[in-house]
Amino acid sequence: MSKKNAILLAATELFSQKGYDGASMAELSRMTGAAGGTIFHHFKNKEDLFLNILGGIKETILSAFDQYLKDANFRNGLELVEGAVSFYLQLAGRMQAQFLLLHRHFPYKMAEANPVCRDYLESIYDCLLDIFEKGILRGQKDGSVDGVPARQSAMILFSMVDGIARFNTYQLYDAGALYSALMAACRKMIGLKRPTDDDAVT
Amino acid sequence: MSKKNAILLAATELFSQKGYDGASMAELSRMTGAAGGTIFHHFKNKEDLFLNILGGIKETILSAFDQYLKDANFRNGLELVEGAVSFYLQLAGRMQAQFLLLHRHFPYKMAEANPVCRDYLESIYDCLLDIFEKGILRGQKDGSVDGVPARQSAMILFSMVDGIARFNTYQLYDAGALYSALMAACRKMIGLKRPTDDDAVT
DNA sequence: TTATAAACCAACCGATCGTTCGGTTGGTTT
DNA sequence: AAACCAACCGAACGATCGGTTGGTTTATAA
Repeated sequence: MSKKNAILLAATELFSQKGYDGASMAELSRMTGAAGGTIFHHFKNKEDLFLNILGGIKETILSAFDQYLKDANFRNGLELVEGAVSFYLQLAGRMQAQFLLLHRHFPYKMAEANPVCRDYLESIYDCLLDIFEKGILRGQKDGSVDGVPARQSAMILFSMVDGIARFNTYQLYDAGALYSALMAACRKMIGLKRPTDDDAVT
Repeated sequence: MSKKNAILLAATELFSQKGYDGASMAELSRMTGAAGGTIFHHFKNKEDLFLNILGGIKETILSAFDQYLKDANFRNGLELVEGAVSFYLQLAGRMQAQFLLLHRHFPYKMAEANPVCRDYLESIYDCLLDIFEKGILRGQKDGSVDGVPARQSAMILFSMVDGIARFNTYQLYDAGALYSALMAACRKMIGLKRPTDDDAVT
């Protein structure tokens, strides 16, 4: 089990750094000390190896958000959305290789032909969009969020925070320096225009 | 000049569809009808071919925005920002292959080692961020934009619109259906909280 | 018409690609 | 102890990779 795990770990780094075509099985063999044949003993081919990695990423992200939402205690919908945005950035910083993988193009290209790959990606994005959307809907009930279109605003919010996470790993932005401005932007975007200053409402 | 242009055109499509490593010179030769040696007659190697393409993309985008800003007549800073966001999406729809290239990871990876590549990418992003920032600053003078941090808000705005353009080409979103919600989000994000309803000031 | 250079070509190079294969371990199960 | 097993190995496969070569066509200008 040790070698197989080492292969998965090294391959995650390799795929994220060099892309699918750029990652070679020979280099993976060198990195792990596993012989060429060993890799193909554990995974039937290169694509299967990648799908194993992507599936693991999906599990990790989904269960991380699950845990976060279960533990946290939000006073209203707006705080839930803010928390989700903040946690997404935090997770992207903690799982840099995995998020770099998700920010590359080849998984989405592969998803066009491979239903398993498509399912993994859709699971991730559906889950995240649902969290944002539910926060908005809850906020519209409790008075913390304005009457914006929920699903569409969730998409815009997500593309905003994911874009910043992406530019951060590309080293074009510094996400940390943008953090407070980003949270303020979220509040302005979906928050009520004239709340009771303290936005704690039933 | 005909063959060289055909090579550039086909290579743009190939690089954007398959990435740098996935695009093969043999396939490019097949696509264009040019012999293998002919491609290396016009471009000294694969990387040089890509840099020629990236340079062309930079020229096209920069001059398109130059023309747009020269022709348009904005009443205030907020309208300028809205116009720039709108035009960016429009351009991304018109130049799908080029934007797909910019949304892949390999150009940013290459930029780490190749100063020419880095210069091209920085030129594009600096130009766009400057446009957004100037619109915000102008809006803060004419009263159409709130007192948000200019450069940081420009970055957030840009990552938002670029993220949507990216998800659109990945076929996860439909940018057209998000358009009006996006423009509204922009206005809420940086616009004054309580303008004169019609925000024509000064 | 001839000289010159640019454009173009097919053939070829060594290296590397993903993958396969025959065979060797060391530990369980029969 | 015989049979079986998954884990592991390294050599070898055909295909394809980016790039080079030497020679032929084409266009230009004297």
